[in-house]
Amino acid sequence: MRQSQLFGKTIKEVLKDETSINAQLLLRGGFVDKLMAGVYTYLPLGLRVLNKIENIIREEINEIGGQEILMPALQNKKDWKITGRWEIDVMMKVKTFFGKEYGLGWTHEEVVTPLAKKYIKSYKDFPFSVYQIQTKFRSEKRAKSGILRGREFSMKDLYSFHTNEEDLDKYYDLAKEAYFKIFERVNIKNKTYLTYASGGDFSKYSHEFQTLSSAGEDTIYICEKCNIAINKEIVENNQPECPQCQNKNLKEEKAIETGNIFKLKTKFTEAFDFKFLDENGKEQLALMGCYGMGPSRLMGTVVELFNDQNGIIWPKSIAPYQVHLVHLGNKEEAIKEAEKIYNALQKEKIEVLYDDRKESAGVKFKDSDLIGVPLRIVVSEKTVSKNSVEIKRRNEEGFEIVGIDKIVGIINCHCEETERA
RNA sequence: CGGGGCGUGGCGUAACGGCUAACGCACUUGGUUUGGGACCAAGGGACUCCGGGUUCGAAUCCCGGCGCCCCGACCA
Repeated sequence: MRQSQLFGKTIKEVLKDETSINAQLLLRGGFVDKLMAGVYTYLPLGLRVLNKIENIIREEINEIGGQEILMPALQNKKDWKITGRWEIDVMMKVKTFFGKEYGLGWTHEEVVTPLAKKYIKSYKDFPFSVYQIQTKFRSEKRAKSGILRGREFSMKDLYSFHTNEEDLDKYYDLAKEAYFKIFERVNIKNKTYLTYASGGDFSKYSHEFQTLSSAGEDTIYICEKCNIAINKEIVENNQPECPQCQNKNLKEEKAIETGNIFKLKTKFTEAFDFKFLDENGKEQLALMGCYGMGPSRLMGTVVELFNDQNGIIWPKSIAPYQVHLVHLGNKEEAIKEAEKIYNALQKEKIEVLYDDRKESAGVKFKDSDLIGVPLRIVVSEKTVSKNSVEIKRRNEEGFEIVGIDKIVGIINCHCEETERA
């Protein structure tokens, strides 16, 4: 992609109204645009990141047998009345000119449960799980922290269905593992803790995945022995205690909830009377689990975690581009060489953002740091005279001078590291 | 939803109740530059958030609304 053609612009000034790091850097870098509080447009750069995160999630959820579907965002009042959740305040409601009311989905149990009931009649069809990556709407009383808590946001929700509790438990653990694989791939695993949280009214605990960050809204207590945490919301009489080993010496931290998993059991299958016939021809209620994760929140979390004074430092796995090719100066020779390299990289299917703008070196470097692509290749009169380029990693100081013929090899090597990571 | 702060070109700001609302960045044109947010020159771009009021006169004062940010409450 030629940067001269890229839709979106970087902003030099610090934005007065945004205090959160992710909002500041994503807006300034031209990744997102704010339409109103908690509602964002994803510009080309930001959408590339979001898509990459979503694809990582897809791959890992597919791996545990989840089948991707897409349910409507616009939902009928009837089903929400059945579960008694029509009146919950996070529900956004829309009304037509003729007075008919609809809900905008903030979760999809009210759609997926009747859907499953319609197609599944026999124990032979179990277990199964379906998921979607879709836009959710929540009437947050206060949207905040950039894309970390929006009123409209991207969400992956997976729902699993089972004939018995053991099977649900097994899948629940599988989902847990899949979640950690996802965190590993977006580079936040070492800061993410499985956290015991409120189970609502139908089970003792649920589990959240909490990623340490001062931008987080949750307070958790970490047990370093068990490598798990407990959410402050379920701490009784001010005395946090590890739910696994009863250790009372826990570390208090702020964290962002980057995922949650719930054993819904029969809460919704009962409401919608979703029964199947077992081996003995007897009707039984199906059991359910649900597993949520917000790609857009994940994106915000990564920005909160990986940045410096100059901008974002994207992990390779979700960077909008792998290479930022920058040419400096206005000498014909350097431009020609940069164009040649750009074409070569494209031929190799390397994701490259090419800063072909007629801007000063300072502007280009500043923008490059702000956007935060992992590898920067500088082509200038200076490098061309030595038949080389300068390669700098965004997450390291210093750079290396590399012969032009070696570029593709180095980048391919760099990209492979991503796949291993 | 309670408390606080703030609304002036795209962004950041300025302007005593008083001339045609000023400046920097960004943008357009021409020229000079080109290794860390260059320079010169000439331009375009604003119903000062909206509505009402006070006043000879309102960006400025008053009332109401809306919006944005922060704190809190809330958060399947």
